[in-house]
Amino acid sequence: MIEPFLRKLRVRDDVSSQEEAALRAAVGERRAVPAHRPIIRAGENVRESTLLLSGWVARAKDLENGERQITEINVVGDFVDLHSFTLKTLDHDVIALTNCEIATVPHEKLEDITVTFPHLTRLLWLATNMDAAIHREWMLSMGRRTALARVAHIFCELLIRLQIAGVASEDGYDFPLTQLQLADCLGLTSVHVNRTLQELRKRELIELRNRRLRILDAPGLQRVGQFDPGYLYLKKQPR
Amino acid sequence: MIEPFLRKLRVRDDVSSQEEAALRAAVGERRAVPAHRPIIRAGENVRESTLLLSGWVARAKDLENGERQITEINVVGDFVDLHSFTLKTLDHDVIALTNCEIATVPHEKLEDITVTFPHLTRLLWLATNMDAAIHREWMLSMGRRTALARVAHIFCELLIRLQIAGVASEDGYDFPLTQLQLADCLGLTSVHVNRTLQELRKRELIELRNRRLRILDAPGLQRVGQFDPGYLYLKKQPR
DNA sequence: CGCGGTGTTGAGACCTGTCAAGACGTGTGG
DNA sequence: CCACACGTCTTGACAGGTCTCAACACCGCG
Repeated sequence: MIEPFLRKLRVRDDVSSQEEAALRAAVGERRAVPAHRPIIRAGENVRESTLLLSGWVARAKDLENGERQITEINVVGDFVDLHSFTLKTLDHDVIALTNCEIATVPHEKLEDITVTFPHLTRLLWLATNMDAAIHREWMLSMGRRTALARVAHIFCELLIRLQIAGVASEDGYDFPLTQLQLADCLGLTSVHVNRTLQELRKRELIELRNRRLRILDAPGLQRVGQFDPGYLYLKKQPR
Repeated sequence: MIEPFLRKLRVRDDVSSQEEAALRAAVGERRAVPAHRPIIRAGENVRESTLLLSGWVARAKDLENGERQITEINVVGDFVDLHSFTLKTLDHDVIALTNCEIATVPHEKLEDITVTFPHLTRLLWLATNMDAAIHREWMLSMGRRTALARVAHIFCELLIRLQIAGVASEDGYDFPLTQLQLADCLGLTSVHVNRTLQELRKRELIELRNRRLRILDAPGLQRVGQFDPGYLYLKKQPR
């Protein structure tokens, strides 16, 4: 059940068998969540962290006028709210974008880990810091990249993250987001995302239909998206 | 020396005297850094984390074409790179915006803390998670707020953060950033920031001259900036 | 078969960017 | 003390990327 999460950690550092066992022991039962259901609401008390076992989840912030910004996409193997362990309450909603399966870890168990497993604690800390690194890269996109580059960039990011999770092929992956959801990730409107996708298709960089993305020209897409994977921290080293 | 950082923690949770002593013991000597000097370069190996004792610092990401996005402003009492403890290398530069004083904490000492002081570890983890919360709010600004709201919002945020650090008065603070630096925080151009500042002045919300910001109408500024301090986690509770 | 959500297209508006020039202020050197 | 240089702030005219509004097409599903 926690294999995708372990794989994600093990790209960045070794995880001992004791640590692996401690993680396994901390995780609760598998549970289904239907699409569009909020998993966590901004401001509510959170007493457990949620690991995503399948499906796609978003961290969304809403403005009073109804505008929405998605601040991160989570996929299989991501904790959707590991940061709630220290924050105790979230500044954003966590929403299932598709049907999902999740499992939760009570915060007391995480607290036990911080007492007994300092290195594992650092790996969990690392996971939240990697989220922040993704936040920063998205800020760069929204502040300084054109619409075309933003869309190209997020497709490149997700290819790598989904490959690590083990649910992407060499050249593509299932991409279940609507154009409106994608627009909410990128700080654009769905109309403009639509036109931007057409431009990427016209340039023969991608193919996207029936919720399946195929990347036809990965180097080209990376160039257009000014994509450099450094911020994903793909190097294994002691943490 | 670490008082502003302690004050920041103690807004969110209690810090025991042993924990305080452990922190004090971990911090090295005070050192000066001149304005515009990079403190850390993206990609380089980092073996210590830097605590800001005075001055203003930015986390900046650059694009090849020279465009720059500042992803966070750090002020007195902030660690400018506590996340480097687990990341080991940064995805952004850390730049002194003004003359600064800093002190560093070797990563080995932080590692010792994770072994011996689980609760203090969680507080340090919390500090990095609060950075991420600020990242998310800035994303919301860049993705969904107008230029006017963005400028108003950042002024509101900094008022609270500087008050906690103990370097702001009731209604204002020294604001040393140039309009270009501010533009790089907000994903705007300096020309547009200039016009936006004029609009805020015309509406009698702020006064800004000689690097001093006075907030003339805090409720009005918060309204324009759609500012809600929830994301700053100002509530004290066990972490 | 009709419905609701999603994707597509067009025309026009608007916010923000670009380019360029000049004003202002402060520090430096003659 | 003046002259000058440099960074910053300000202003204007214009360009352009993205948004808004609206209509229509498409499609899976009940």
